[in-house]
Amino acid sequence: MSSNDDRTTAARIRDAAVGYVGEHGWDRTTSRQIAAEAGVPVGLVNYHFGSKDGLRQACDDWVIAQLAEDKGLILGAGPLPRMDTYIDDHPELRPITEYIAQCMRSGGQVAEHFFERMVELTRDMMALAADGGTFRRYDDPYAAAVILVAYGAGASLFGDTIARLLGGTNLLDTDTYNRYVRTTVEDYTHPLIIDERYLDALDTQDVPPAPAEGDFRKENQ
Amino acid sequence: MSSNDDRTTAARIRDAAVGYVGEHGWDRTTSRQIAAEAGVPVGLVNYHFGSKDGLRQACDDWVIAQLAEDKGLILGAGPLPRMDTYIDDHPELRPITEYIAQCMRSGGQVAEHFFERMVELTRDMMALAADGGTFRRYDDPYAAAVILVAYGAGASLFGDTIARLLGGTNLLDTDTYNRYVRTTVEDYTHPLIIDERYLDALDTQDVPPAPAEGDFRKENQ
DNA sequence: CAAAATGTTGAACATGAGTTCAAACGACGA
DNA sequence: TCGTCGTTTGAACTCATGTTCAACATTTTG
Repeated sequence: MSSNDDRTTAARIRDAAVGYVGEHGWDRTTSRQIAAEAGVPVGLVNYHFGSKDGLRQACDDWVIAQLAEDKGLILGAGPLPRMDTYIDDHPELRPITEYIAQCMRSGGQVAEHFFERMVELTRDMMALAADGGTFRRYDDPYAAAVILVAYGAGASLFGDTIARLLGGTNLLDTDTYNRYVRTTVEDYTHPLIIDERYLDALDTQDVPPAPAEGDFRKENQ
Repeated sequence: MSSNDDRTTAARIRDAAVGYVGEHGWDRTTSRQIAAEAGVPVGLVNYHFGSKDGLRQACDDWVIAQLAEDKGLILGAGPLPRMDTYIDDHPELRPITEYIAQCMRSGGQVAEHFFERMVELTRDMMALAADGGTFRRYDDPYAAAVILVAYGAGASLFGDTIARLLGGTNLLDTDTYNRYVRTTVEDYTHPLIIDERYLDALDTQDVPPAPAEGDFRKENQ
């Protein structure tokens, strides 16, 4: 065991797994890579966790426990890249956020759990902001929070692609970031749909065509 | 070889791969599973495509070619579940849309290509809708399209989770779907942020806190 | 201190997956 | 009919991976 490390061997293996999986995802991670990362022989992984699945379960449980413990973490792992400033102040949390990001891609209980926590938090914050007169109050606040979280997850998962199309290499580069935030805030401040009849139609009759991203039928021109 | 199938063997292997990968993803797909799906022995896969990577490249190229060929496909594979009606009318396209969905999770050139095409189409449709007076005209239409596509991708990737949190099992169930569409249209018709100072601040000084999903600092209460 | 329990090591094993290959098959032209 | 070339077949090979295990080391317990 290395000198300055008061973690137990099992904890070091778990941390190594979270870190490596955060970079490559579970499907591309082998027991030997995790063992090497932790500086232990392969056999120890199964001694402490029974199997690779056991290790995954332990990692999932631990990450979920961290989510419950540290309220800031769920913000730091959240969709808006600006939240990385929180992670910058708490670098020890970065592996967890990356692990969560991997889970959001491949699904599973961590993804579900994180999504749900994110929805709760978003709903509460929207309610607060509505109390303060900054946010609008939705007819269905919970559904609004769910959709907002899904949108944010999309922005987060495709952060690199967004940055590239916006002319940068990293969404946190100043120019790229400003362009992104400017449009995002504009998006949430001024309505995309200026023809109220779409919403009215939903309240009166059954589902009409809903104009939204990537699809629009010019019926009312 | 089965009787009524005028596809070449290579085409049948490719189609089998697209179909199987669409269900399970490349990481969880083996050459033997693809061969079994296509009803051919394993050796034929590498005879026709050189390697598993070669097959993947062929699948990617083919899917991208389909995207260029069939304009409706990019709508059918798009984020809004309502678009599945298009796929219902063209069931032969469903495997492609599911293949694309898998690629959106794991990244790669198909994901990038699809995202870009989606942005182009969204930008054009937003321009059309703006001409028709239905959509607002953005200061930065391209960035708006990029962000809208990312949002839509999030809604698409987390469709099952959204449905579950909205009380259903499938986003296309009438009740769940109505709740989803109602909130989505409301989202795009009425602004979330009703305090214009956030947007104003962006236009005058450097980046202020941007209130959005999952994060809000009560500064202006 | 002795013994037992716990932790650690590295090699060996079994399985599964990608790949290779020699032989068989079938269509087509000489 | 024969030979050739492009396919097809199924087995064998190689390597990586998850797992097991017997031996060794360390810590805890009586």
